[in-house]
Amino acid sequence: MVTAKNNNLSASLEDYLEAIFNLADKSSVARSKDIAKLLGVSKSSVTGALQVLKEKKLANYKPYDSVTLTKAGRAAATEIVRKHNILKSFFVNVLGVEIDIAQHAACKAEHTLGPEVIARLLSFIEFVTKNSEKGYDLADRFKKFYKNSKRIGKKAEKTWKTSN
Amino acid sequence: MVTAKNNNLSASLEDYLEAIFNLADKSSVARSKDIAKLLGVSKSSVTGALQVLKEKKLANYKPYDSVTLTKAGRAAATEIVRKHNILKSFFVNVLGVEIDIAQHAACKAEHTLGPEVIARLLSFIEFVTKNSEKGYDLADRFKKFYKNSKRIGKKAEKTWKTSN
DNA sequence: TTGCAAAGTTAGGCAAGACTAACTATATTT
DNA sequence: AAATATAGTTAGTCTTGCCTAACTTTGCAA
Repeated sequence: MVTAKNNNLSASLEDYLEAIFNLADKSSVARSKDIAKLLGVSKSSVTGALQVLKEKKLANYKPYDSVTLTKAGRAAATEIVRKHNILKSFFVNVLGVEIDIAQHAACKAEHTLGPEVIARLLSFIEFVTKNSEKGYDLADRFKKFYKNSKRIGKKAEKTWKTSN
Repeated sequence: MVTAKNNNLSASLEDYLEAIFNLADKSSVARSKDIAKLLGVSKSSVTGALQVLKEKKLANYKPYDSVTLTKAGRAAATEIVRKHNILKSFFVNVLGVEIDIAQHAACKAEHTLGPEVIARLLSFIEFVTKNSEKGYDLADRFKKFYKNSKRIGKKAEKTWKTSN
């Protein structure tokens, strides 16, 4: 290997990429200000990130101009968004987590899970969906189980006389 | 609130805490060298982390002495390990991920998932286990489903004439 | 068309977390 | 007990990622 191609994006850069992708999707352009707002970050941080993304050939960035993704950037972003959605779907549709919490958790965790886990998670969601179509609604059954176990948990709390 | 108690540990510090906890569990003492090896980090990085953990009252650290955790440190570590194990268990026992990969993924993801997701994941594992006892082995069924979908995936690849 | 507000950039700084190299303390061996 | 090997620390540096404050550019309104 001569020019060690560095495909590894930091979690932070992945967030920027995803933000640009989503904004461009909605409003056809991604403005610096909106990226900053979406990520809860200062304008100057965005500028910095854009410069790095440009260096990595992932974004077409020119000062004072609106940003687009390169082909490579779009490919990377697509994969990030895909992971994000798989996780969110699992959290919401299988575990029954509240959507905002799921959104946030998915965004945090998407960086850390490798392809093996993601692939199986995706397959697992399919599996649950298929079973549901066949009349065995796993998600629903689990939701009932969860609620029930919470109820029992509360009962137990009373009995335990929690010692903290 | 007067003395804003800062319970928030960085991912990195959580890793150190977990490492110390596990080492102390196995060999009753946690030596700096072993922590370094376990986390793939230099000795001086360990020293630095130990100083921070001492400041945060999580570790009993004296230069040139072996480390133990304070009560608070042990409490924090226990919670980290708990999360780690829940995740690993889900990856291995439900998704059927290979154990080394699961171990690694769990360690990476444990920092990012909040209590809601963790609680539900734990419950979900219980649910799967209970159902398995009742004769509906979800994990096993999913494993078959996953293998099958991989097989179909391969078939499809041939047909698609992948255009990359 | 000038002139101001909003958007974007640059400069400079800070904190976390890691590294290497050089030093010090402890342990082991003879 | 002295020599040496191993473990641990300190000092100094680097990178990443964020910030604020001050500046520049752009675009819109009077």
